[in-house]
Amino acid sequence: MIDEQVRERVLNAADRLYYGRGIQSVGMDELRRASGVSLKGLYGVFPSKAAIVLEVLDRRHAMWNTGVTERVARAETPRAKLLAIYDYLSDWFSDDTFRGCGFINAFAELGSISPEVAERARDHKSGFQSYVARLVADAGAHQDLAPQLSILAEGAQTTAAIAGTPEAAVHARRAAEILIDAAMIAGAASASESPLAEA
Amino acid sequence: MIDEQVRERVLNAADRLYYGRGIQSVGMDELRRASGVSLKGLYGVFPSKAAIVLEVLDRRHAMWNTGVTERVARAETPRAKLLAIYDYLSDWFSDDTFRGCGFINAFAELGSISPEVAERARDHKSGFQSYVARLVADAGAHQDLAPQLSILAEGAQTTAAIAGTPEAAVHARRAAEILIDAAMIAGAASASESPLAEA
DNA sequence: TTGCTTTGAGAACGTTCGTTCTCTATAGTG
DNA sequence: CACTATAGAGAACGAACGTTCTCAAAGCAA
Repeated sequence: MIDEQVRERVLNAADRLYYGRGIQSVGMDELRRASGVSLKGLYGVFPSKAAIVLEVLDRRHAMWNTGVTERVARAETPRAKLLAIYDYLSDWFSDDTFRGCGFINAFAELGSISPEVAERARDHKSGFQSYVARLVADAGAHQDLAPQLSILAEGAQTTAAIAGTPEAAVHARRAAEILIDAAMIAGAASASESPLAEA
Repeated sequence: MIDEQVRERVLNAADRLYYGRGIQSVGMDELRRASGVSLKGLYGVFPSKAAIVLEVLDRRHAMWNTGVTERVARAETPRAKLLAIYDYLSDWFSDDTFRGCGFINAFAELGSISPEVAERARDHKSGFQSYVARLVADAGAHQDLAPQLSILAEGAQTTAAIAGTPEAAVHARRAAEILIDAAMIAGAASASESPLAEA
């Protein structure tokens, strides 16, 4: 079997198992069974379980990015683009394999004993926050809106994960609408005020 | 040593270690060292590590409840009581032992393999949501506000934990102010409308 | 003192983990 | 056909885990 195929199979199985049951709860033997790749083949392509974990996180990061940006791209107005984030979350929460944000989970499990995992989680979250900040800037809203919307998305994920129900996404969306409207007014006000103040 | 003292020592050490480094990462031998209670004494008072974990979670739940209700009680207006939640979070995030919500962490680590841990996390979160809903009702605001404020608090916790900085609390607070103001108007409107509709 | 009970330190047990090694079967090459 | 290289299955290894056991020390009653 080609190395690329092996990598794909292993990472797919690892993502499913680690996300579904936790990283420390899934041993290499189970990963072997689930991926159909022998232990030897497995260690021929990855140097260690830790390396697999990091690659799984990197793939998840890329998946999340493409998923959310595609959904946002389908919306037309800047306001709709911001709200599209919560529609994406809503769909995700309704998937019956949903078990919260993989990065929050990995951070909770390993963040304090694996600097690499902690770094992946930080990068993932700060990347999302920057993305939201860009959308907020495009909408011409006050920049305070960006962390507020990020926090709402974050909270919706853990709330939905622990409750086991998807309705947190619609609550977050409704809150986002209110915050966006408030920040559009504030953003428009400060955008028209500050040039005048300088003039 | 009296059993009650042993319990106290063990649970204090266990809470600190499990919260700081994760549950699965802390073995019974380390708990023995940190608590100063021998393995025999430890197993004389607790039947298993799993039982210690559950008691730690129960204590943390009680601590959180008293902490937040005390802080809320010190605020005077219904609106200030709602915002006091985020002041409490702000102080907590600034504590340098802060490492996110212990229930989210425990859920991420063990939720899918320990139904008892999952149940504790669910109960903890739904208890908080009910509490917020009561405060919202006292404020006469629209009930949609309750899940919105809960989600903000939730998101602030994970955001602060992963970023390692406390400013998520003030962002959440500012968002909460906006949502509260919007829901007070809506709540007042529906409170004055629905009796009229029925009359 | 003597004898009995309790205690703590840590060895021991059985299991599981991540990782490596062995052995066998197979496939490809001459 | 023989020979070699490869790859899979699973045993083996050393470490760590949760839990129990051993044994010696210490306290206490008589």
